Amino acid sequence: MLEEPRLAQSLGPYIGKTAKVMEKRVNENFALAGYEITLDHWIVLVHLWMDDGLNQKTLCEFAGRHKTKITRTIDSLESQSYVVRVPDKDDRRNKLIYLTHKGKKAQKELSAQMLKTLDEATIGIKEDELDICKRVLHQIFLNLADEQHIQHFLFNSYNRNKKD
Amino acid sequence: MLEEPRLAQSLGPYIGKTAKVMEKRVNENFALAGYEITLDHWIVLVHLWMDDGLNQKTLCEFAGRHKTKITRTIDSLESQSYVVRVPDKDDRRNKLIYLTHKGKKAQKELSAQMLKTLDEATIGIKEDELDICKRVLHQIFLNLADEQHIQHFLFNSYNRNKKD
DNA sequence: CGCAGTTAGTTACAGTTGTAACCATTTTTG
DNA sequence: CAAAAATGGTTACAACTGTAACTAACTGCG
Repeated sequence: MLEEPRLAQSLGPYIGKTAKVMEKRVNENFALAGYEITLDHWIVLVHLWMDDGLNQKTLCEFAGRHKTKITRTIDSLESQSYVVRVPDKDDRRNKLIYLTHKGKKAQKELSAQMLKTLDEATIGIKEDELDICKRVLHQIFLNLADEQHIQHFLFNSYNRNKKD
Repeated sequence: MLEEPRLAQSLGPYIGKTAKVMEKRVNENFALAGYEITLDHWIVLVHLWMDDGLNQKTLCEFAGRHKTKITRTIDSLESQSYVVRVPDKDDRRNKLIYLTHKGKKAQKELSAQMLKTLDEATIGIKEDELDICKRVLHQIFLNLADEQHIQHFLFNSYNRNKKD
């Protein structure tokens, strides 16, 4: 009997709800700024802005999303002319994703919108508490994601941007 | 240029990924224990274990889920005989949700499975850091959810179980 | 070389979700 | 007290998602 109130307020229910309102607000802010861009689109774009010409597999790992979802996200980005798929000459299974001019140009405004959303989300939260929260979420992800899925992510994504 | 690595590791992308693996593991553990119960089912049940006979509206607020989703979740719980819908005599629009014997009996095992999942998720995370993380997530939820949606939640749900 | 096993990416399909329209009941208010 | 507005809940529909099956290309071992 006694443990249910604790469980009801535990991470299980909490993360999901919060993730959802967060995603919703991100998408709203992009839409208000005149973009047909969602959080999923943005996650792909942000990695390309840092490192153009990644293949879809790598984007899957960085984004922590399933390959079918990345396929569809890139379909959408490509149809909106933010990126193009270029078959890799060295391994023709790979499709390398390159930003178009439009894709590069959108960086400034979309990043600004993401920052704005993060500001809205973190009103009244101390910097160091936010850092702890992110570290905890990352650790949970590592604890629960299956090994295979993690490897690449661990060594490439997180270390690469450790300073955050 | 400089801010993208920070943004890529910000809460936006993080919460969603972590919420997903968390939900997946919860569902797996329920399934392994022989239950056709998902996180969404459990969230409804946990509030009923604390306070039987809530109506769907209240469950929506506590669960932070849309009313159509609650309708379907309760459809499923009812078809599995964990709960029954009882029209409210005082206001016949309301349907009060009551646990069946089966629903009450499942509490012990399902709570144990949820605890197990939380343990798996939080390996290597200090208690106080976890508390900070939960508080941050809760604050973000409050910052972003629309007023109306929050009111009830604020006064009933969170305060009710503040000690967590 | 050649065939078995992998791998990157796509497609098909079934299940889930969210929005909006809806019904029934209650509340408001003119 | 009747009509209009609001509320709890359901349903219909279109969009999205994940799983599995698929294609095309590469790798490795005989």
